[in-house]
Formats: sequence, C-alpha cells, structure tokens
Amino acid sequence: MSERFERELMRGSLDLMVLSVLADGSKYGYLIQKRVREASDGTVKLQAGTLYPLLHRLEAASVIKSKWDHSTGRKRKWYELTAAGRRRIRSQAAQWDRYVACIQQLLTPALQALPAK
Amino acid sequence: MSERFERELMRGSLDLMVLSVLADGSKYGYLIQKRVREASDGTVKLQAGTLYPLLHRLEAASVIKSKWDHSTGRKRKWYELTAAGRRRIRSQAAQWDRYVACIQQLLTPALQALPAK
DNA sequence: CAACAATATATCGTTGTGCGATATATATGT
DNA sequence: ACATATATATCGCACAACGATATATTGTTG
Repeated sequence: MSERFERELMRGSLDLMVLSVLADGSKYGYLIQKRVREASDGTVKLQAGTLYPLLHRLEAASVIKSKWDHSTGRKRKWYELTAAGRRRIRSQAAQWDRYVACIQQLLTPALQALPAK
Repeated sequence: MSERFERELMRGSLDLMVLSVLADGSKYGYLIQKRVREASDGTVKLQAGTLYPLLHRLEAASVIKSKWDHSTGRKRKWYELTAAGRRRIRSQAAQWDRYVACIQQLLTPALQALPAK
C-alpha cells in the first residue's frame, strides 16, 4: 500500500497486525515486516520507518518486550508478546470486527444504490 | 468511538463512510452525522469538528458538490455525489475489502494461537 | 575482489487526519 | 426565560505513517 487512502486506512490497525504476527511466535523486526508483506500478498508493505517506531511504541506500552541477540554478526532485536499484549489483541480484534461491521452496513446498500458500472 | 485505538482506526475510512451515506441521496452535514451514528448503532460518533472539514476536503476534491438552502430559518448546505464520487466509492470499497481480508488473514490464526481466555 | 543487493535497526522532518474547544445563530420545548 | 436540539464553521493539538537518510553486516555476481 502506498497511495494516500491506503496509507490512512492502515492507521491504528497496524498495531493489531504486528501483535497478531507476534501471536504465532517471537520475531525480530525485519521478520515481522516480511511476514506482514507475504501474508497480505504484497498489499501491505510495512515500511521500516513505520515499523521500528511502532515497535518502540508497543514496547513502551508494555504489550511487547524485547531482547537483543548478538550471537550472529547481524544484531537482531527479538520481540515477544506480554500478557497485556495478548489481552490487547483480543480486545482490539473485537473492536475491529465491530468497526468493519459498521462500514459494511453503510457500504453494502451504497453500492447497490449506485448505478451499475 | 472516542478512545485512541478507535479514533485511529477510522482514519481514512471516514471518507468512505460519508460518501456511502450520500450514495442513497443528498444530505446536509447534520443529517449525515446522524445517519452515520444510527447506522453504526452509536459506535461511530462523527464529530462536527471532523465532519465539516472532511466535507470541505471532499468538495475540494470534486467528489461531492454543495448547494446552500436558505428557504428555512436554519441554513443548510446540501451535499450530493459527483460522478467522480461514485467512481471513488467503488474503487475505495474494493481497497477496503482487500485490506479487511489482509487483517483477517493475520488475525484469525493469531486468535487461535492465543491461549483460551 | 569490487560492486551491489539483501539483511537489520534507527531517527528525523513532513504531511494530514480526527478531535475537543469554541463561536455563532435559529428553532423547539418547558 | 432557559435549556436543548439543530446547523455550520474554524483553530490548534496530538500523533501515526511515510520517505529519506544513516549505519553496519552478509551474500551474490561479474
């Protein structure tokens, strides 16, 4: 995603995407980025300038925690969910579903009202 | 919606909601606000400080057009979709669906991976 | 082996949305 | 008369996502 509408769409829901990716196991930033990209078939290109500040934010909020790994030449910062993080996934997922339902409720009749393309 | 996550969620998709509301007939601002609120069962409270700048933005983008009505004591600005607006609904709805599918693809396995609440 | 691409993390300034506060004015109900 | 609902508008704040840029290591290819 790169155009304006698409970019703005993602606001707020990127947190949930990253938390979801971590739900299936610890990962470091670059891995998260690749996972999101492949899971969305290239639709969501989580930029580095978005990802790292986002991870720092989530860590500051104590929903994830990190540990540096210097065992290899390339240093990696591994992230994992905290208990609060798992709770947040559940609560934000519920809110997300509600919100999607709202949009759908407005969008479906709108598309029907529109003259056939 | 008033908390942070919820507020951020709406970014970008509010345009689509407003355009959708207008797809089923011309409306003025206050009417749009009420329609969104009731259609979302009170979940989405489109604030006046959000709505009017948004309408001006959409008009500047030529996806809606307006006409003042002074026939009653309370002056109202009626908005209707333009042809470009109808095209935008269709294209943004398609993007919205794709994006929702991406989130779902990450969220569903994540919730399953989470220990039972 | 030098050039280049991929891996890996980080920060900075810009852009633009959504919000709360505030202002203004009319209509309705009590 | 006073409060509440109707109706539009603007201002400044907060902050997320981005592009650019920086830095350093590893792998590939000519």
